[in-house]
Amino acid sequence: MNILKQTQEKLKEEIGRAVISANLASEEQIPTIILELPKDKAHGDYATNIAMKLAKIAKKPPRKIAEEIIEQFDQTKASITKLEIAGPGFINFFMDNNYLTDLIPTILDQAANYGSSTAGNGQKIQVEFVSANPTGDLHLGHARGAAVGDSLCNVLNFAGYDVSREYYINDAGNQIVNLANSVEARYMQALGKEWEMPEDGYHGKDIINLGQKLVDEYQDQWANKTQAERLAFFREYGLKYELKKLEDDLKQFRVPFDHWFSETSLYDGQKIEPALETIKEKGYIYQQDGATWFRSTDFGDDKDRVLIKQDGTYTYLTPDIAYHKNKLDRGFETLINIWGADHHGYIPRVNAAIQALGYDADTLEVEIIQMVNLLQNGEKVKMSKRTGKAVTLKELMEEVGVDAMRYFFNMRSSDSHLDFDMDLARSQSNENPVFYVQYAHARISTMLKQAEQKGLADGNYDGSLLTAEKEEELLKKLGEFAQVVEEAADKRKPHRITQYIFDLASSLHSFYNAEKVLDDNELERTKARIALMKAVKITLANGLALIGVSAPESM
RNA sequence: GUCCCAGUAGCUCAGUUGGAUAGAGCAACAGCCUUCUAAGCUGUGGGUCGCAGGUUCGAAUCCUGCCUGGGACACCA
Repeated sequence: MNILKQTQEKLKEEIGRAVISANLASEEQIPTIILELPKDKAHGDYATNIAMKLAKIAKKPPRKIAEEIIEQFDQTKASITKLEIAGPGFINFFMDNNYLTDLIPTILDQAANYGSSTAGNGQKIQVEFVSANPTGDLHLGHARGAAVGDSLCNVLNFAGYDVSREYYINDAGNQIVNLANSVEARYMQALGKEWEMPEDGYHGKDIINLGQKLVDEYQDQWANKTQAERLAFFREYGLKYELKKLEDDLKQFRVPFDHWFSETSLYDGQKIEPALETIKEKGYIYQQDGATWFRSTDFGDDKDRVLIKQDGTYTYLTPDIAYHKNKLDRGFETLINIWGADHHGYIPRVNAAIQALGYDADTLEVEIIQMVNLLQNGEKVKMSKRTGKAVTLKELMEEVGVDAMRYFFNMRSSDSHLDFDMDLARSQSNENPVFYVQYAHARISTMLKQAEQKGLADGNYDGSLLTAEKEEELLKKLGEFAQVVEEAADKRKPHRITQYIFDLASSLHSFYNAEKVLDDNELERTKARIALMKAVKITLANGLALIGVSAPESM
C-alpha cells in the first residue's frame, strides 16, 4: 500500500470513529465511507458525503450531522489542517502537504514498479484476443483488438493479476479449406491459367503474393499433380505462411502471446467428445431432425444451438466449447475474450456453454471492441473484407507508426466507435496527442541530463521545498496513479491509463512553463525539483509502457 | 421484429458503487520564445448531457417508454 492510500485509510477510519462517537449510527448501520477528490480545490484535498448518506439513518438534516461529526473529529490523528462543511452537507478536508512530498521517495524507490499493486491477489486470468483466422492479413479492426487486449493484459498484470495471453488459431474448419482453394486459384492464375476464385475465397493481396511465391519456388509442378495432393500441400503451406505473417505483424505491433492455441489440437487430442459428453451427462443435449442440439435456452440464449449437423460435422460452436472447457481445465479463474462487435451475438451461447459445463456465468467475460472507421483526407476509407480491399495492420504501422496506433486505439473506451484519423496520427504536430505525452517525457529527460552535467543530481533534496501550486498539482496527480491502474484493471478499461498520462503530461507542461527547474541561484529548490521531475518521468514511462507506447529521451 | 453498443460544446470524445459550478483535445479568438525543447503555456467564448416521464435531499449516471446511428440475429466461421 502506498503512502497516499495509508493517509486516506487513516482519514476514513477517523471519520467512522467520529460518526460512532457522535451517536449518529451504530457500527452495523454505518455506510461505506467514500472519499472523493474535489474538482475544485477550494473544496479541499478530500471530501466526503457521509453526512448526506446518514440523513436517513440518523433522521437529521445533513448539515447538522456534519457539524456533529466535526465536533467528534480528531484532526491531529489524520493530519488535517482544516475542515469545513459545504454545500448540502459535504465535509471538506484540507491536508498538511507533507503527505504529498513523501510520495517522491516512494516513486524513486519503486521505479519501474511504481503504480503496481497486489489488488488482483494473483488471480489467474486468461485473456484471449485477436484470434483472427489465418486466412489473410490483420486489418484495422484486429489492430484495435490487439492494442486493447495487450494493454489490458499489461494493466491486469501490473495490478497483481496472473495473466496469460492467448491466441486461438482457427486452423480446422471450412475456412482453411477455403484458404487452400484460394491459394490454388492464385497459384494457377500466377501460372497464367484461367482459374476462378472460389465464391467465398479470400481475396486479400497476401494470397496473390503467396500464389506468386509458390510459382517462384515450384514453377508448375503442383499444376500437374492431382487436385487432392495439391490442395493438401497448399493447405499446410498456406497455413504456415499466414501464421508466420500474423506472428511477425503482432510482434512488430508489440503484442506478445504466451500461447498460440491450435483448434486442430482439440481434434488431435480428442478433446471434443469429452466436452460434449460433459454437457450430455448434465442433460443439455438432445437429438432432433437428424442433428445434435445444445439446449442453450436453459441459460438464457434465444434459441437452442446445433452442435453436430445432419452431415455429421461439427458447427463452429462445438470445438469452441471444448476450447473453453480446456481453458477452465487449465485452472483459470476468469476468462476474458476480446471480440469484435460483429461477434456479440455469439456471447449468449458461449456463456450458456460455460454454465452447462458447470461454471458460473461470470467466469467468462466478453469485451466487445467496437468498429473502427478509417479517415483519410477527412473522408471515410471504404473497406470490404470480401474483395480484400482493407487497410492492413502492417500498412498502417508503416504509414503512421506503432506508437501512434497503440496510443490512438487506447485513447477511447472500446465500447464506442472509433474514428481513426490517419492524417492526425501521422502528423508531426501539436495536434497529435501521442507526441504531447512523449514530449513531456523527453522534456524531463533533457532537464535531467543537464542537471547531471551540473552535478546537481546527487540524490539529496528537501521535499518540503515543493510548495508551489503547480508542484502540488503534480504531486497529487502522481499519487493517483496506482488507483488509476487498479481501476483500469478492475473495470477492464485500459483507456483510463491513456487519459491519466495525458493529464499528467498536461500538469507537467503547465508546471514547466510556470516554474524554472534548473536555477543556479536556488540550488536547494533545484534539487527538490529534480527529484520531482524524476518521479514524473518514472510515472509517465510506466503509464506509456502499459499502453505499449515508447518513452523517448529526446524528440 | 428481437437483442447489444452508442447519442454530452461546431468536431472527436472523457465522465459509474447517484454528489458541489458537467470536463479535455481540436477548431475560433486574444496573448507568451535574449531564460531548462513553443511538438509547449496562459486566457476568452462555446452545453435543453437525444426526447419524455419516474425514483430522491440530489440524476449525464438508476428505472420505464420513445427517437436516431451502428452492429448482431445460420445445421457459416
